[in-house]
Amino acid sequence: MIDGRKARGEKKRRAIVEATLRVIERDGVAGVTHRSVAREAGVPTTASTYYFATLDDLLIATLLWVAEEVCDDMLQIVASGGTPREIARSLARAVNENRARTLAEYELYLLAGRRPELKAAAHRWLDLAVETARPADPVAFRAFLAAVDGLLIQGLTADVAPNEDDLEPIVSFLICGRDDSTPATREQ
Amino acid sequence: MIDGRKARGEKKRRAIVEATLRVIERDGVAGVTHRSVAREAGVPTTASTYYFATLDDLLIATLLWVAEEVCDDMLQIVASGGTPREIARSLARAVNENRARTLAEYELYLLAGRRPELKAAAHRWLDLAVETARPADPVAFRAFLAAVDGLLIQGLTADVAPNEDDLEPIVSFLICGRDDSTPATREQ
DNA sequence: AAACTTATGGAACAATCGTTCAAGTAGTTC
DNA sequence: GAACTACTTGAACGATTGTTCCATAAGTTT
Repeated sequence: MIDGRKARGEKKRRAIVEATLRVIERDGVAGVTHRSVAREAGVPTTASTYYFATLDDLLIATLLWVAEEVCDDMLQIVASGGTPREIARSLARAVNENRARTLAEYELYLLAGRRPELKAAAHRWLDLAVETARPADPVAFRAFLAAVDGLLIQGLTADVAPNEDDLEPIVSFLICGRDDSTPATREQ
Repeated sequence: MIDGRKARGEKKRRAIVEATLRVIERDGVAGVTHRSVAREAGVPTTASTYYFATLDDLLIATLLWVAEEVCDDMLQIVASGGTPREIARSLARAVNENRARTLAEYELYLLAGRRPELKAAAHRWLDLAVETARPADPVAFRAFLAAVDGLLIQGLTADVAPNEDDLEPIVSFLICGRDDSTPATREQ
């Protein structure tokens, strides 16, 4: 029979990872300690050390989980049409309503820069995007994917975060080629 | 007369900031402590606390300094022609020879996401780029600038970092429009 | 040379950290 | 129910941390 203890253990492990993400959203990766995470999860400190032998293991597990979620989100955007407007809306949400979450994602993203074993997970969404979109022009698509990262990171550090309307023309340009936005005003 | 003490003080202050950047390159922002920085700079710990009342001040000073350097580098690339090939070469250098430095820059970059007072410095290179390039198509230029950030961050976390030849077609597409690379093979 | 400002650096503080340990509970297998 | 395994948790360890303090040195001004 299935060991009910292990099942509950997995649940707790997952709860600790989710608490870690909340801590990163609030205080950044720098704020992650066994104690702060355990407090956030409402478990004793030793619960964190039991499931994650080292602090690094905890951060790694969090990155792996977040990377999966990013992939899911990405696929959902593609599934919902993938029009420039849809994409611009998602990006705008990422740097406004979901700002803290996106910031956390990028802090974890950079972690992969220093741990080779995390690179595959961090880049999974890129591979998945290529697989799913099957772009006619791979070069243009790579440029688009790069711009997505850039728009997000620049949006996070902007004085005022861009909204859907700010982003739409740029996304549109990247997908449809030449800038055909603002059709109301004529070239002067 | 000029106070020679203050002059030497400024020099030491600068040396500590430079040491901080080296620590970040080696161990990440997480590795920055008054002690580690002082050790790197070859000064007593209290020298770091004397010039920077708090650790945060030290990181802020480091970001401000790095941001200036990024602007200088960017202007130099523009000045050296700003052709797709030149730009691709600079990007390739950033994720290969200068990998550690670029990683450090992005860790500091993200810091601005949590400190509003740093946003202006972090975005200065963007404003400067627009000022300098005076692009005919601002939307396309914004897309290009976003892609630069994305290419770098993706290059830093890639399994094997892209080289000049990998990046050139993408940069070319972003600047010249439609993909006109690989002219040797015909569309099948 | 006296009065001042600035820089220097060793010692020490309380706080927090990662991690270990050991004793205990509860669920599973036989 | 005995043996085994998985989880739980408080207490504690040594190490490191940011920061303060203070006595001193060195440079500047008057």
